[in-house]
Amino acid sequence: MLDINFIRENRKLVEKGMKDKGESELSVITDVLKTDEEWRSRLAQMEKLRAESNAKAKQIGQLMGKGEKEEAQKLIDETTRSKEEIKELEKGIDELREKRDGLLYRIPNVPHESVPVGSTEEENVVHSTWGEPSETVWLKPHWELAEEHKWIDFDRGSKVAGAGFPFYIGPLAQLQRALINFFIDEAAGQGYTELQAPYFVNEDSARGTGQIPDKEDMMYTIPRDGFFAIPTAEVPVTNFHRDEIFEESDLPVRYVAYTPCWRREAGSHGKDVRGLNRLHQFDKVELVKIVHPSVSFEELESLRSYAESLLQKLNLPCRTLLMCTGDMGFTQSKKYDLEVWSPGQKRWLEVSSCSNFTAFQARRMQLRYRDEAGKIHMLHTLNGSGLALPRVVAAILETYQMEDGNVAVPDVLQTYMGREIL
RNA sequence: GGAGAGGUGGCUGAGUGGUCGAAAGCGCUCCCCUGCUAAGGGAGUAUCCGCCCAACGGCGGAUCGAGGGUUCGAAUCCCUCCCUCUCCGCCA
Repeated sequence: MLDINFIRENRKLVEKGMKDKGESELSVITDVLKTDEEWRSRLAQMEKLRAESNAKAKQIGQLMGKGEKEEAQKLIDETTRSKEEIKELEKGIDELREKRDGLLYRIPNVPHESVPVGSTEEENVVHSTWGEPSETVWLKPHWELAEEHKWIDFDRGSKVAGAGFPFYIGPLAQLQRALINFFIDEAAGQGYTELQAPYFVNEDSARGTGQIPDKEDMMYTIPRDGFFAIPTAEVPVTNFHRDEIFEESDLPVRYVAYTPCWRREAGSHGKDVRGLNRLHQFDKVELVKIVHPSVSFEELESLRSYAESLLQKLNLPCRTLLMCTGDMGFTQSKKYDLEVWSPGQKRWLEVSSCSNFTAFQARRMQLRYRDEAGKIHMLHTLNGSGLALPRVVAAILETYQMEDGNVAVPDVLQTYMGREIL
């Protein structure tokens, strides 16, 4: 969420941000400011009454201590009267604050000035391209290869769980495990601390990273126990430090975590979601950074280039898009998408998304740091996939397939796999 | 799952209805004194919100796991929930 004082002082900027992100209900800004104003004035009123009543309670205590019961009784009679008044005010104030916060949750993060303004994915900007996307005609899509070799079993997955929950078999299961290890080892080499995180989170955590109230339909829930199945490791890992105050010298903090991810993906069907293109459960190695606000955009660039280096080491042609305002999420200030070339499908597949959330998540989570003067400020959070497995697997199968029907193992994975051919 | 104990500031830990946001110790910061196995003294040291201030800071409100209740007044009494620890049971 944004800071109410920031909105007060930067109303124009917030309005422009909403417009650029394609949010139409700009009246929410007027509403939130008005509600806040009212809350403020009633709060002042109530606090004044409280201060008076506290002072009297103190006096009563002193009088009782001295045994002056009659004097005390006089004051007790006075306080009893203002009690109801305070209670009434309090109730109204709580409601106003809840209303204001509810409105605040509906205002998206402000896009960074370097983000191109646009409303559709057509307006995303290609930031860079690496390698030669192959147009070779005979290359098969990964689902055909997987079927021929019996590497993935979608049907049994459907029987056991449902559509979008495949089994990976033999060499392909091994390939995934190799990729996970490769990704984590690479990140650890870059100074990221490895974290194993819970796969279910509670409501506070889902709110902390912005899945609630914005995107709750994306998550599987376990209502009986109040859990949400994580749609990404971003949720548990970013919430790891929720409600904490860092010393400036402890920054930055970087984590890498492998987890499965569950997404309901309601309404996704058709050929774009064939094979491994879109699943309800998939594996992902996630990177999370908690940084000083002054360096968060530099940290985004290093996060992006690190994620790119993974695809390059796997020798997979890829490109990076800078997302335009309209194609960016509610919570991001700036976002890059990494896409890998799928030569069997002749299309780009998103395998990573690297974002700077500035203080948007930190404010929800009360994730802060203390500066040298002892003042407390919000931190900035970032995250990026490094990387999401299924589409990388798809790209590997398609890119490394040979004319005899076999698939080669990428060089960097050969030590993990112990062989050169799948 | 059963029984018991407990959750207080960065940490340890006192506090069972009143002048307590909270003793004491540790840690940390600053200052003073001293100057060779070192130590001593003093001051400060939670967070959130509102208002005032250029700023340092000041005033007020809230917070002793969370929420509700009793009371003029709650860390302290009552209720509900969460969490931790110990023992038993069960179990990968």
